[in-house]
Amino acid sequence: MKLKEFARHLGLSPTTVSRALGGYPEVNEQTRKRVAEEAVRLGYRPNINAVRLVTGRAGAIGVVMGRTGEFHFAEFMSGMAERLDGEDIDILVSPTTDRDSTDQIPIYSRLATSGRVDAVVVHSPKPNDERIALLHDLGFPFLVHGRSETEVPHAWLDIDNEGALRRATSHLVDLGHKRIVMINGPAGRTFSLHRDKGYRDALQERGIAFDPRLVAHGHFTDELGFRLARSYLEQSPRPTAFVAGSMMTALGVYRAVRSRGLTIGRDISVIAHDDVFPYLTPENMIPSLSATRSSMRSAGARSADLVLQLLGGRPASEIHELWPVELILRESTGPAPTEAKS
Amino acid sequence: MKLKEFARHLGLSPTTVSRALGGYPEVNEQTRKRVAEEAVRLGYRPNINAVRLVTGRAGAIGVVMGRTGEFHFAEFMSGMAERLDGEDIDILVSPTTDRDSTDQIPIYSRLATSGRVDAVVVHSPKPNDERIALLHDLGFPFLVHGRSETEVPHAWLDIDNEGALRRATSHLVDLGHKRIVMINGPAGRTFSLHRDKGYRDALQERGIAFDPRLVAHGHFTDELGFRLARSYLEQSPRPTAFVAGSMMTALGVYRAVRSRGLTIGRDISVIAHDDVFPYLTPENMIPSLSATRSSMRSAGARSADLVLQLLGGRPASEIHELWPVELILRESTGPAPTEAKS
DNA sequence: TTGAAAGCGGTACCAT
DNA sequence: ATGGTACCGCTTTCAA
Repeated sequence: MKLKEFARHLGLSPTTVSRALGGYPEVNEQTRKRVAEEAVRLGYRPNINAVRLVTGRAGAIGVVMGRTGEFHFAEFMSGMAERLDGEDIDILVSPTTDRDSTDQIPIYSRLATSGRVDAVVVHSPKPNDERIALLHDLGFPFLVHGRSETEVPHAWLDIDNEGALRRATSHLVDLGHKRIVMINGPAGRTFSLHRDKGYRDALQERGIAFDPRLVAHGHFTDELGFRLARSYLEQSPRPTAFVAGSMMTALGVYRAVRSRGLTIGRDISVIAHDDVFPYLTPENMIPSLSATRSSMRSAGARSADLVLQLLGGRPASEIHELWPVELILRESTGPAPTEAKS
Repeated sequence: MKLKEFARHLGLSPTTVSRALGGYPEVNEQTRKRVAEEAVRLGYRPNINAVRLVTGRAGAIGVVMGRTGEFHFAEFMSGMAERLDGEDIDILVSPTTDRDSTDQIPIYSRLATSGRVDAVVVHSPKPNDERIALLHDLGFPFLVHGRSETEVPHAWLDIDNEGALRRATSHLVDLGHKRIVMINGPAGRTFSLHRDKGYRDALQERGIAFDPRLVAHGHFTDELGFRLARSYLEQSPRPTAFVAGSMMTALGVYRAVRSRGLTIGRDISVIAHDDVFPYLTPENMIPSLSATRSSMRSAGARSADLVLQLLGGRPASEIHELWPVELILRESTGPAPTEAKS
């Protein structure tokens, strides 16, 4: 059913029908009501592509999904979906097999110029992220999830990774730990750098020398957590505490500790960052896992919200949101053992 | 830059330019080359929404993302993205907060009639799934990931859940296990039913009475695995083996077994279904986890491929793909203990 | 308050 | 091999 046909049914002009459905004020209330009812009854829905062509709006927000099906990503998107439910705005996932943000430039470029989306969300930026520069140059609306150090004004939403790591690390130091390993995210990403900084600052504030060998970078996998923790635990003197970048990493660390016959919360303390997944929770681990926590889903929901504001005309330079991160202490952290023997 | 303008630059008509770019055969090879080069140089790209309007194609495949950010889902989508990379076809994620497939009917209906996508993928169908009936009635192209028992002809891709569970269960029985718990997926989904059947058939073939109390249904979370396993392990006589529906479930089961002071692979055997996640692998667990395996990412990639075929004109009734599932034995399975004492 | 008609930016039919 | 032009289905001036 097309507008013209539908309008004829009603004995009205396409113009009036369009206005009635579009909520324009100049339409008679009676008329509007009748149009709305008939639209439902006859199942008339405007052709979205015609609307898009004429209005220039796409009705979708773009995200780029890399090769790795990051579990964080799904949770974030699910949060976006939650917020966008009922808004008549979709999420467009643009495929790419490229992983590095530099390689993804063409994707973002295409996305921004193709008219398929009204805005995009940029993930895990680097301090000087090419994607941000590109989108800014194109004058295309975007929101960064995470932060960068670029001069380019842009909207962003981030969590306080630095504060999170500072608190986690400080807490461990206060418990007497001196050799604290940090298994961080991929090198080069701003969030990893922020975590590095929080970790180092905490050590420095408490007069503990920073040992670069105790910091490792990599993807958030169970395997990496395991392998790294195993190898750290073989060193002498061995570390007494681990800060893990993700729940998956923590799983690996837990296993490594146990496989060495050590006890978590007594011989080895562990704190991880928890993005709050419905399927894997720190309180259920044994022993329950102390964690810095921030909901990835909420971040997704709020991001969608901010993008909507951006599209509504709010200046990007006004949209900066830094979320605090809680530190939740559970059983995996305890006083440093008086003397660690390997 | 619009077509008209671009054509003027080249001293050609919009028609010829459109044809040259669209790859139509009747264009002079020289002309085509020149057009292609200039398009790149001048950065001309056809307005996608105009193309969509005139061709009636949307250039996107739809998926509906429920409230739960299922980790499986991300992996599946990532596989789709992999296959669609370079195809100029996007994935459109339609938000919904509704979980039940019946509640999702309006979403699918909207998606199918809105012109935003050319086809949709239906996930985790029930034996008699309303979504399939709806899409068929609408004459809208779709692929089912999973199976249903409806009479309605439709394209589908599924893994052999029944065979997987039959083999897993049979193997356990052959090892002498008699009380085998199955922690299955949500009740009512075809895949859960298939797994139930595989489990029951295996028991029956080997003359072991089916005990409905040993089967539980629910979502694939670590917590559920833990809680259920804990409670089963308190029973007397207690089970000697678990079949877990997912890796997350298996994590919970592992913890529960250990928390009871029992040893996996000796006191208790465990087999789980592994969808192959980059961040959590059965071979890294301790003890390494025996598993039925099928890559969710591959399924996503192949699904995208099949949707493309469907859109290319291949009849839906021809597209049926059932993937075998491997059983990979590792250390978590062993002979049943001669006498289980609680 | 309602309607007529000019686009939005392409594609594809029909000529040439 | 190339060009003219009638749509695709809707929104939005401009006029009434």
